[in-house]
Amino acid sequence: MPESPSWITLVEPTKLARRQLQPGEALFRQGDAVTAVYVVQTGRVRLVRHLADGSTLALHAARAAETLAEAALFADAYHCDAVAEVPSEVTAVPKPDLLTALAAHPEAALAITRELAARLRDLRAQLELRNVRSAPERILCWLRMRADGIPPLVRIDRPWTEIAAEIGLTHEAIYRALARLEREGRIRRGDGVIRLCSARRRGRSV
Amino acid sequence: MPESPSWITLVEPTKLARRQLQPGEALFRQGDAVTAVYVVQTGRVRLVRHLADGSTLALHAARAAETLAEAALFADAYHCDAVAEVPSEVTAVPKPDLLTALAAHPEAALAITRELAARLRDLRAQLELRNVRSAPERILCWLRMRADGIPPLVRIDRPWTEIAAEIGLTHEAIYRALARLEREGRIRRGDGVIRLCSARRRGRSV
DNA sequence: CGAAACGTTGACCGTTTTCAATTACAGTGG
DNA sequence: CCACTGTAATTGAAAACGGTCAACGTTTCG
Repeated sequence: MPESPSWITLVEPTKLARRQLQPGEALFRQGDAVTAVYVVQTGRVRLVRHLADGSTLALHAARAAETLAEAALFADAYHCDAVAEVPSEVTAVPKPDLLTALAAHPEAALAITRELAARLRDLRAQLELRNVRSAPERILCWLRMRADGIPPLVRIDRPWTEIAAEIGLTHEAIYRALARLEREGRIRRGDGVIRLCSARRRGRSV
Repeated sequence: MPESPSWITLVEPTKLARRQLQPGEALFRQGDAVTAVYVVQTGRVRLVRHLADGSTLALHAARAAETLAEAALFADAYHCDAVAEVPSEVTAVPKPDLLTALAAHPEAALAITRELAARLRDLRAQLELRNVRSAPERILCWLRMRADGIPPLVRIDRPWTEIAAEIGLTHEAIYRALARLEREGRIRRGDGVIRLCSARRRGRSV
């Protein structure tokens, strides 16, 4: 689903900095002055907020191709920690450079608006998906959302384990639901591809 | 949580159009040419996509103070239906006017970027919240996220029924979880206010 | 080749959903 | 002013469902 954000190109390539993170290593800490926003290239970075009572609150887990802390662009200090969960690589986009680029080029600002609006739309759909209680139904919705062609096919290009986390189910639940959907003839599983079977003609044929 | 978007002011007030919607009435249909983006003033508007096989897919339910179809700003046609679920009122922001305003005023584009980034952050937090399986824990996280002051208080200014939907639980589950949290001394309920009790000193005192 | 991650399935248990019923209340119209 | 009606708040009981734990075959990759 996530595509690498195009607006990195708004900033001179020489200004972009790559950074490697070990598991547990922090990209920035709550309270740090904002120096940049980031794009995760590989791995996974967790955003965690520390509360007054000492407890923590998970805010997000940014995966490859996702942007990180865009809202920090308009703040002086980060409002949460960013910590790598696994070995990760991120691109740092310096805040001042990005801001001047946006101010200087109206079309650049439009590009970033477009990008954010698209992400917002996708995220809302993902949230709506969580409102589907039944595991099989939720998976079916997820599949239909990204089905393409006739018959409707979905290319599965990453481990179900990962998809499970995105959908909000354990991987066991996913496998069971998939098995059931296939048993009921609602989907058909092929190597790395799922075929959706139309709701019509789905009796207990041979 | 949602605050009315400030960027409406970017467009001349005379260009803004109010529109009343009856339950079931459509604001726009999938395939319609994009004429405007919207802000929901009151009520609730559902976004639904129609798929090739005739089925539908829920994409979002925009509530008061939420924006609607911002992504359509960069498309020729709407990609889903927008239908009022309850009597609703929306403000239509004409696409061309908004686009010219954004192109003309760099600071306007920045303002909208800021707004979208903030929404994105909130939405990601909301999604992350759904990863908390336990009803009491999820509610507790939700409360901690919006707690304020010492001791931490949360003002409840809308029916739990509504909050339940946002959190992703049935209202019954919410009430039971609240009762349990209070019984365990983790929260304290007062009229329209919840007080969070610190994790420390929480034995079975009198 | 061996370790690690992925895929798959079974059984059991705990929680949440469902369905149902009851109380409290605010607003409405007679 | 008071029945009357609809929404919100609660609580109970039973059923369904997904989580968790466990075990195992398979694939991947250094």
